[in-house]
Amino acid sequence: MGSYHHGNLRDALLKEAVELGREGGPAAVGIRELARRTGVSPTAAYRHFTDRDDLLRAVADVGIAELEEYMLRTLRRVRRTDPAERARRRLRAIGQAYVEFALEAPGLFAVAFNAVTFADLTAPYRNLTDALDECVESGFVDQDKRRGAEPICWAGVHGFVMLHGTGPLRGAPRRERDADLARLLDRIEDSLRRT
Amino acid sequence: MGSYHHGNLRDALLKEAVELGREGGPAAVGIRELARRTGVSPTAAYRHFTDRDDLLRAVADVGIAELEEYMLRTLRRVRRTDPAERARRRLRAIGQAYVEFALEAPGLFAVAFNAVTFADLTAPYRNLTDALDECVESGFVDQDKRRGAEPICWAGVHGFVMLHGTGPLRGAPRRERDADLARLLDRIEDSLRRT
DNA sequence: TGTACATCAGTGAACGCGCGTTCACTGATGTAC
DNA sequence: TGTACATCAGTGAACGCGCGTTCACTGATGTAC
Repeated sequence: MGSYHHGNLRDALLKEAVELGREGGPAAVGIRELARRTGVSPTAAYRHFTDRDDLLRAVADVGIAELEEYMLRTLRRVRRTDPAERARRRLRAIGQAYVEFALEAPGLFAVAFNAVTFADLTAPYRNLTDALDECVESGFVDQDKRRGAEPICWAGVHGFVMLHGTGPLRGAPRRERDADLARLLDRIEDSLRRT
Repeated sequence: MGSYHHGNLRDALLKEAVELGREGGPAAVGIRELARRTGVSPTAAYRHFTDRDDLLRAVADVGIAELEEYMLRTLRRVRRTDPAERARRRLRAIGQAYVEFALEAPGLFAVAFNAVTFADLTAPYRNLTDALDECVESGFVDQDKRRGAEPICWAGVHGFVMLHGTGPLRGAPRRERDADLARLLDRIEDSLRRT
């Protein structure tokens, strides 16, 4: 019998906590507000999470999983063409997915990014590494420029997210933002391209 | 007589608030803690700042001014050579300065970045624009790639700061971080370079 | 099948904390005549 | 030069708020015999 009082309270709490994070970022994820929303006493939450930090970590894990899922979905949409072109498109898809996810779910993204260590990002990071490898193998990307390329690509898209998400470029119209992103991805490709 | 009780309390408060921001970012900048540190009642602060937000804005302004100052100092160190090389070095200096400042004073940088709108960044942004123009004029940067180059450069260095500052790459040894930054600036140059 | 008991997931009240902000006030300074 | 008065920059107490966390408890469920 998996059910008692609320049924799976842990699941209900986590789901609601993710919603809180989505709405207001890390600061909005609190035990008391969570309990209120779930219709349960604050103490009840302590049966399922050791403290607020534990809760934040759990929300962050959900965020990372969702990002990974979104990346894979985007990656799957890349059509088969010649290897170099396919590699290029896959690299681009990853950047695009990262930015789109972060801008669609800024709060959740912020929770994930704040709570996280490098080790927690193995899955999404792996996508990037694989894509870059594919770019080299197919001859699209220069061997020499491959070294240390991950943090560079990452920095580019992450910075974009910061500037356009809650940062100083947050006011920019959607059209401009999209054009900006397209140019950013163009330049990233240029920077790695074999000449 | 510029002095009364504490002398220029506003200056003393602002100075201390900047210190608070430096130590703990936006969350650490609070009226009560500020008053405590300055040795004055919380109410006194309200004679000089309308509310906490006003205080944060003032701290942010100091942060921006310091960043600008640091950029100009770095820019001044660029030696005279042929125009294209000089332009390249100046562009690079700006990126380097941005990152160094942000990593040396992460709290203050965070306050500035959070409180700020695009209009407040006119001065530092102008440095970037000028440097890019110089790069085009001297033939180092491609005309076509000049369009929309500012947000791209900015995104790159800003993302770098986020990843290495409080983000998932925060643990990286200094050496690696420096090498990463050098590579990032290399790739930014490559991405804009006339081919 | 029935019963005693352990366990487990909740409740409700209370703790202490620090925060931003407001209030009525005081006492030093500057100013008009 | 002296004096009445306005102003100005402080004080200290209090407000209400929401937070994380702990405590002793209760009542439903699962389990051993």
